[in-house]
Amino acid sequence: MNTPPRYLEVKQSLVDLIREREWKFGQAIPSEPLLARRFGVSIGTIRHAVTELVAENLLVREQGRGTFVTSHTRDYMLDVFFNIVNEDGHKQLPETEILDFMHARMDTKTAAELGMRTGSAAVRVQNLLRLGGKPVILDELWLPADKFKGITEYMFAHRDGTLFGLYQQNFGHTVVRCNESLQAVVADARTCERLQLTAPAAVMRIVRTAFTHKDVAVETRVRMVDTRFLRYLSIIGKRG
Amino acid sequence: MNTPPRYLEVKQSLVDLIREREWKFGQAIPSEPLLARRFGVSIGTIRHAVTELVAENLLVREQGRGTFVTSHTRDYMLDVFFNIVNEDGHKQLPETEILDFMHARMDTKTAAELGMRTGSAAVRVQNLLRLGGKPVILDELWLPADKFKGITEYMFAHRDGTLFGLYQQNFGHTVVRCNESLQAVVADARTCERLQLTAPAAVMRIVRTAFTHKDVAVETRVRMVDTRFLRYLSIIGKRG
DNA sequence: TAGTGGTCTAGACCACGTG
DNA sequence: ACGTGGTCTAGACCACTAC
Repeated sequence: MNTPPRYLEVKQSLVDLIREREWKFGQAIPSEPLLARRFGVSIGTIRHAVTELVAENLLVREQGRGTFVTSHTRDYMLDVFFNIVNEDGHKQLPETEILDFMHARMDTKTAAELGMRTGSAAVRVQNLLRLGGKPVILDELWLPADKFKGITEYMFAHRDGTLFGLYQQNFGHTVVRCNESLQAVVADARTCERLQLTAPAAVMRIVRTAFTHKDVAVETRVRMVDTRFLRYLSIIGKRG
Repeated sequence: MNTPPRYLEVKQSLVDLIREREWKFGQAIPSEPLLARRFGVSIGTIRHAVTELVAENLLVREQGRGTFVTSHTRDYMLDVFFNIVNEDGHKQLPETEILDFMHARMDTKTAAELGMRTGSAAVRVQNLLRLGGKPVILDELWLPADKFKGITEYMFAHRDGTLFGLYQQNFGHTVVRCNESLQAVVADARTCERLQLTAPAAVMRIVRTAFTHKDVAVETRVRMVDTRFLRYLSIIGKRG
């Protein structure tokens, strides 16, 4: 017999309870001694499980207050998934303008990114992001329709937090990981127009797919970034 | 009084012992019970400190064998700091050709990256990296001369492992973190020539600085990547 | 003051790798 | 068989937050 360690069983149970919404986003989970009694393990085992879930962005600890289910609408995570900075290395959050919102069928590449079949029903959204009034990023988002039933342009335009906050609060999808694939390309005519570039111009093309805790893809986007005055920042190593 | 936790003191002591080469790269450090006795703490405290050093890439645990000081020349870390993949998402390590090796003075930007003064003595190396025989990456490296006394082109050309392995074995600098700043640019004439591109071509320009554990910069490089058939891969979140 | 997470102990037993 | 790291216990005390 090869039984998994107790702390992994506890961890899975905690994930299930969060997914089944026994504890809601932004709420505190029970204290560590209570959880220890509930699962019949020692506090150390609870701490081991919780520590891993904190590292996986599903829980947040706050000393003296408690441990909370990650909420994308609160300050946590607000810019964790945004790696674009200005030339000084400072992060600024852009303003979003919706250019287009439509129902569509996935092309082959989009479907592959989302782990679905070509032609699956989807929602496609085009956004223009500005920093200091100047357009710098052109986004094309694809959402699988079956995971976002009832989504409307109004919800997109009138959300009060991040897009990931919208996904979490209205559809129960908590994004904990993004894969980004970057490339430098010569901007096409439409991109030049939208980002006010004069051809020939080089732009960064980012294909980015967002995953929930169970590695289910819930969004993919193709992002064109004018990097004349912006940089994509990546830090490798030293997680402590 | 605000004394730091014991495990942080232990961690700092371990770092010092590694830096002073009491334990050499690739060697095993003493077992956890031995360390516990040596520092007068319990095993749990040792484990806490070691766990953080593993996360910071300074130590590597191997169940049943021991805990080892990270070595850049062994398989560990071989590709941890290399984020470039082909279109399928598979990582291939390129072959390096040295184009130029010279002593030079740092320009302002290079000096700033390395935390030194403009005009400081440095070594500048230009490399061409090939995948499957085709030139795809053009590198310009800058090393601060005071941290690499006695470095020669021969050492560069005849090393048997990675560059970071060379830095570690010959100069005692263990790289544990890299900051990378990415930008899409139109390739200049020289880059087009070296990478066999026809203008106008877009390339990825990566400014990357490598740091040791104490946040001391030991290398910075400007890297031009032909991303027609390559991608820069970045994964955000989910460290567990 | 009461409750939370953060640190720490002094062991025990298990799973794995090596001789 | 032996030594290693991996898991786990059943508490204790400290630091921080809120009331």
